[in-house]
Amino acid sequence: MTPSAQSTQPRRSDATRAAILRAARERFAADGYERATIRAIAADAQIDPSMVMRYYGSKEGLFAAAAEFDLRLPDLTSVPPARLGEVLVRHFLARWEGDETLVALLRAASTNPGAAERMRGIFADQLTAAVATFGSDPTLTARRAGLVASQILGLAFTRYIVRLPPMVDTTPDELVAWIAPTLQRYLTGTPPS
Amino acid sequence: MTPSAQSTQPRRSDATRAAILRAARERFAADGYERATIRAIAADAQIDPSMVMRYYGSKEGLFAAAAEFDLRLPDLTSVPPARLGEVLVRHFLARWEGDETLVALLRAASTNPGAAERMRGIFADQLTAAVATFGSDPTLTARRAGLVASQILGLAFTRYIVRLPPMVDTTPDELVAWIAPTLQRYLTGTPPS
DNA sequence: AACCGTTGCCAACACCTGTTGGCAAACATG
DNA sequence: CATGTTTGCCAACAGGTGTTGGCAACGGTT
Repeated sequence: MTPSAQSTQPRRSDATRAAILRAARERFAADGYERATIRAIAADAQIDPSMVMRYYGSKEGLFAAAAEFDLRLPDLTSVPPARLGEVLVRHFLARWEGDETLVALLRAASTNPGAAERMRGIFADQLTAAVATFGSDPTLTARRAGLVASQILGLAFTRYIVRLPPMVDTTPDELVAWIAPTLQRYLTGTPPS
Repeated sequence: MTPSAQSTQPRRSDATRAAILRAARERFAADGYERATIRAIAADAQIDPSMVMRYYGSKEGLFAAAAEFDLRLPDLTSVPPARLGEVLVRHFLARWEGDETLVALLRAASTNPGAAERMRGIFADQLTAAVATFGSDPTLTARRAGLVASQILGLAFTRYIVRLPPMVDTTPDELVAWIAPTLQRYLTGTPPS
């Protein structure tokens, strides 16, 4: 190991690591877990397949590194309660349009148990935590978060994966206008009897 | 070919064909398109893998036969307009709980272009047609159908694929109570400005 | 200079994939 | 009985998969 600083010293291979990660995200997003081969990812990164193994241990390890995802949810307590739905839809759409990590995770979660587990963790932890900032009943909170996840993931699934024409052609603003009231009710609506 | 009736004569291999189809649906639903191997399907059906090829031509042909799916949507004109959402959610939940074909299609659509195309067709044709029975503007009709599909597929995705705990634990009746108003608004609500 | 850890590539392993052709038994028909 | 078709299995092919070990070139340190 380098004698001076241990962690702050940038390694020469960091560029390679980053190139692999970028290619991996692209391939996982485009093809899903099983069809995205290590050889193809390595070719995209212009590197030997064995390097992927050395730096990430295995295909699962590579995916784990490539599919790290933070929803980056804003602090919901500083949002006017009546606009929660609108803020959330807009945030998610913006968060996804420029980052293919979520698409990769979504595609992989359909067939790869580990990816599904990770997706469960993301929405159970991050989204439930954000929803829990208001409301006290944990069961109801979890249910609200689940319902929000169902509409949000359904939006992503139909727009980015299946590419249903009406969901692809509609502008983000129009989608927000339609879907915001749904999330608003899931978040703050009174539970049905 | 048999000299007598051409199509009505039941062939001796029909049982085998059906066994293959049943095993294929199970495997495709459980593992997705790429991880469901012909060898595994044949083993489940207790026959030789080559038989699958003879009867269905290829893996894609087998999937095409196994993933034939009819939403069986009821005639929406005979439903009280105010209860459209409730009827639809209840119908979809009931339609899926006992038939794994939709789950197979859902899993496969994430990674297989052909499956995605089929899913597009199902929701574009069957659902849009049902929605089109009321309302005349074709663009608006398509958009309403797309929005309904996004919530419906999001429900299926979170409940049957990712298995988000709150979406799995909630009873169908409670899900209907929460989600019906959403579909109701997507179907009959006035479009946002 | 000599030394040693790092970075990279090549070749290969063991395994699994969809798919094919041939051959034997079962069956139906003349 | 003889004939042709159907049903089934076995063995194999050609290609792709994740993964591994060894070996050459580079880089900084002493």
